[in-house]
Amino acid sequence: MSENNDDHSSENQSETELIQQRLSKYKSFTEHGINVYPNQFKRTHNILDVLEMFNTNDVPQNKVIIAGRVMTRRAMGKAGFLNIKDFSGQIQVYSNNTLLNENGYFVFTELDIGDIIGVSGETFKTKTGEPSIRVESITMLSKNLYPLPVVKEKDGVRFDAFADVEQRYRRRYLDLIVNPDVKNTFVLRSKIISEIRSFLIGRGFLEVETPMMHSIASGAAAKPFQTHHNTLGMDLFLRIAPELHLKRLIAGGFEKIFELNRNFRNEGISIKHNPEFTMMEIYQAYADYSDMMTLTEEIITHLVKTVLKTDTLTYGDKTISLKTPWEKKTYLGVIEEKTGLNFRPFLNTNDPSVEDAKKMAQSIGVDVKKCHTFWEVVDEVFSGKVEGTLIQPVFITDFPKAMSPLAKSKPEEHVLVERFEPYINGWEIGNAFTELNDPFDQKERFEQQVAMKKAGQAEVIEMDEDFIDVLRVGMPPTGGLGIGIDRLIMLMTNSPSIKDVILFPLLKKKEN
RNA sequence: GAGACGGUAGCUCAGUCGGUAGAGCAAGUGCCUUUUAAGCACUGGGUCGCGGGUUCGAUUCCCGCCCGUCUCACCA
Repeated sequence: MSENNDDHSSENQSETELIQQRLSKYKSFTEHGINVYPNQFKRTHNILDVLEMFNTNDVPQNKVIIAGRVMTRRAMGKAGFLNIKDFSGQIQVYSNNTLLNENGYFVFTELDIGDIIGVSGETFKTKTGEPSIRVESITMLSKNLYPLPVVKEKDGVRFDAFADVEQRYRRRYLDLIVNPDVKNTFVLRSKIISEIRSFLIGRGFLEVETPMMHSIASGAAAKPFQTHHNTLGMDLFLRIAPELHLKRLIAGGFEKIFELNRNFRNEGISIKHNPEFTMMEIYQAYADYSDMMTLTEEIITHLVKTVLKTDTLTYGDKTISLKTPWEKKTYLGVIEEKTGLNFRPFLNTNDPSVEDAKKMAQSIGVDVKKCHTFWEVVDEVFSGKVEGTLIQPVFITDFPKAMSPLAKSKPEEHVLVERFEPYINGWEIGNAFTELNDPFDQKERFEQQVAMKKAGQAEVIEMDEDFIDVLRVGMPPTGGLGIGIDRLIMLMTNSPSIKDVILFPLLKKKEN
């Protein structure tokens, strides 16, 4: 598409017939002195405005100027109908050879589906009662050279949908033009995110931005993407979590902050995982995990109420009630409830035996071949047998300390921490704790992580010495909460795959 | 990373028990001035994902590869 050739109508001999035809139309417009890529076009209304005129007046006769993409054409002799779509909606327009001047009529007859045009005319209703515009002038705004997938619809049934999933993701712009549900999902996504921001800002939280590039990839247990800064000669990682930087800000005197932005994890892609995903983390000084629990309920019920106008979610064939208060169950308690396995007696054992845990897990058919530590086995039981059953909202609380290196111990039971994860629809949609602010304890926990890595555990939370220094300076008692925004949006938009809520999900580069 | 399934016209799909392919929509031409999946008639459009092998002949059978979907693994 970038030859030094002024004759764009013959750019590429190998183009298909359809594209050749469009190019020759482009040429013929140009020969008629029509600029098909003008700089400017002023609308008086968007299409929804025009449609609303028909609500207040049965047959309005208003002069309007609208613009949009031609979605369908129905030509009859020297007259015809088009459907034009802008962001707000779609409307039918009518014209003929007497309404239009010579150039206008030429454009009208030569138009293609996919062209972007501006039209002006008067609103009216056709014989069949369809709100329409009688067009007196047409302006070409952008010529469609690569044909759109054509989707037609009758009585709510869609014909020849643009359904190839791979093409939909690779060419999302076509997906958005042609599949209205896709556009709606991303409009909802935007509303959800802006509602989260205004909710938190209304509660006195400050939105902050911390680095995406870290010299130590810590704050979570995950594989990072690596990159390199040339002038500094320094390897860097894309962040896997903003946690440790946000706590630095709490130590610095910020008391209510949040960050809503991307994390990057160099791991498998699945229906629930994209390598870059949107995470929100909230930190509040002088609060603890029970405050975060209340906040979680408030945020999510508020979102569902304001954006979806309901307190009940439908996901696939499941119905989820968000009525508060949500249930609370302890981690080990819910494991026992769902599997009959009681791991509590091991809490007070200094070095519980992996083999004991494996025997228990295997007794209920959990595959634990890859587990290296006692608590990995327990977590395998949880994720294999418990998670998927947590459909209605529930807070899973009081995780074992060994699994939670950044959370503060419970004062009355040091082997457990003040931590919870909210589950909805069988998905972990967040993670929260009373933040560990004791530098001695934090250092030990990091060291345990390092030891676990040596023992063979694949992913641990990396040691960050500088963060220990932060805690030595002193961080107030703090509650922290993370919410996985993509999964929340999947839930709220009834989307089966994370790719349906990310505009441009990561796909392999297509060679040919 | 493993398995199952898929990739045929711009889109949605059919088909070829091995003899280089069809439909609808879209496109082109003609007719048609209130249609709406507009209609009628005619026409064009395909390296059947890519590369090998078997065969007189492969889009079809075999092998490898690429891309995707799903499941599993990984990912608290």
